[in-house]
Amino acid sequence: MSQEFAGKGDPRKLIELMWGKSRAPRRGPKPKASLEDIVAAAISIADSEGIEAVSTRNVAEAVGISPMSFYTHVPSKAELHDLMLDQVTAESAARPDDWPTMNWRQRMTFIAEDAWHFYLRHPWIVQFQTHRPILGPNTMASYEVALSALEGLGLDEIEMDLSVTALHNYVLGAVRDAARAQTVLEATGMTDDEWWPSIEPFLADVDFSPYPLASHVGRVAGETYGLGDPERAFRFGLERFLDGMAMLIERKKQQHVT
Amino acid sequence: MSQEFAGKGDPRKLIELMWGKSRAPRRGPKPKASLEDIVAAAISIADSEGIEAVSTRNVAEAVGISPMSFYTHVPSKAELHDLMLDQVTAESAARPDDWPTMNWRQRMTFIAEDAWHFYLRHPWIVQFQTHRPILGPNTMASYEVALSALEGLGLDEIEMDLSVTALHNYVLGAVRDAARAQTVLEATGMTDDEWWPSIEPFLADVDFSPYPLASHVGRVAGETYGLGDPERAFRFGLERFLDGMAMLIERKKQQHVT
DNA sequence: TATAACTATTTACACTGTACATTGTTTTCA
DNA sequence: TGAAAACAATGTACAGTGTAAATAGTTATA
Repeated sequence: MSQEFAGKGDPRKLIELMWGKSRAPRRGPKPKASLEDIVAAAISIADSEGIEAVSTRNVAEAVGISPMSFYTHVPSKAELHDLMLDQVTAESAARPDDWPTMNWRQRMTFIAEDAWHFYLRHPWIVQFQTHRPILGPNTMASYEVALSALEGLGLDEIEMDLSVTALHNYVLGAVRDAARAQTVLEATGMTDDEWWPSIEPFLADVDFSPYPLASHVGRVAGETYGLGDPERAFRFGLERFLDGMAMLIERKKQQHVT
Repeated sequence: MSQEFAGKGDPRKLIELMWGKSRAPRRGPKPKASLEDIVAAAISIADSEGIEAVSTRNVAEAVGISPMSFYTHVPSKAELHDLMLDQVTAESAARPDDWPTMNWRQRMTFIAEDAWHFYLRHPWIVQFQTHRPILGPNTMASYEVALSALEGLGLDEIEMDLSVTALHNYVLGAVRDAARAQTVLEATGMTDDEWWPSIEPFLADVDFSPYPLASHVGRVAGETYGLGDPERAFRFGLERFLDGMAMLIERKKQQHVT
């Protein structure tokens, strides 16, 4: 079922693996597979078959080693997860070409949308827990890009960190339902809306009078976008958040003037 | 690792279970355990030992039936998860006493904080995926409460639905890191900040020059709240979102006047 | 050349979800 | 009253999981 963050893997070992220290061994046979191979194979399996298919045996087989040889390269499965996360984050570690011409709102919108699509490309990320903050090079680079969206606006360091974190948290929460719907669609070939009519009759004789607002709003929303439109909800909340950010930035600018 | 949303369990069966139809069987022996017992036992195990301890065997043992008897009551483990989710949501299905005296911002703040604490009480919720939207009675009641925070402000049904969804999504994303830190603390007795010094030396000779902003901001933030302060980040983002909501509500009011 | 250092493998164990076949219990109807 | 239907509970079994432990094989260094 789920995630082990137990006190097992030495966090220092993970740091070493992520930053590529502890390499170039002097003796012993040539490794049949590299760490990069293993992490890449795990990501590939997760993308195509889902995170539950990422077993130590499957990963080992994918890179052509025996099941237990996996542990020669990675301390445990928990560390594999962290390595997968940092590795895949490389996709969000670069600024787009027109970055210099964008204002802060365009930049934050870009970052949010980029993260949105990133999570939909790798929906398994949404569903696993790490044991410690990931301090890998790609995670760092991605944080750098996000911070640079807010440079020179008069925000202090704390406000910049909190803004970037809050934006990222929001996307993570909002993408969850989209990722779920997408994964289920891929697995079953059935969208949420296709499934709805088959259970509607069962709800027909439920008494909804205790939920007057919910049934009214739910009905109108249902006529507009069926069981839900995760992307629309995402964009709506993003605009509210950015409006709030604009207020903060404006306030800080006025403080700076006086 | 994670969740099965496969096309297995008949969704109609789940609806029946959640709304308490399909009860009062005419014949056969008295069940040794009720559905309520089973779901309650599963929630209790998840709360105290984590979601990974919620195995069909453990749940069966907790209610005093043999492993396979579990399947007499619940079609599969996926349905158990959905039932757990709706059941536990009963905690957020009531308005506080002073609700009538609160304005919309106080109400939304209450809902966000209530959800925040709810997730920290049941951190396992954050880490599992459902296969379909949960349409249970308690989920419905909780949605009703959230909507009633925005009644009579001039928002249309769609805006109300999107606002409630966005707020909920935000809390879900923001609580993730707090839940992780809490779970790791319980499992290992070590906070994120206690762990940090032990790996700091390993990062000492990493070249951080590619991340100038990140290392500067990270250093100031680190001096202020160590490796991170999830609750502070949550409150910061919440205020920004609510500021944005205030702008929307104000705009709608002015539209209504003209 | 011997040894240390390293990779890879085999075997094993306790655990998971659940398919399938069977037994036991209670109610209903002929 | 007895047979049948409906349901609950169980035992056995299988393919999968993470990983501990012991062992064998390979290479660079002393």
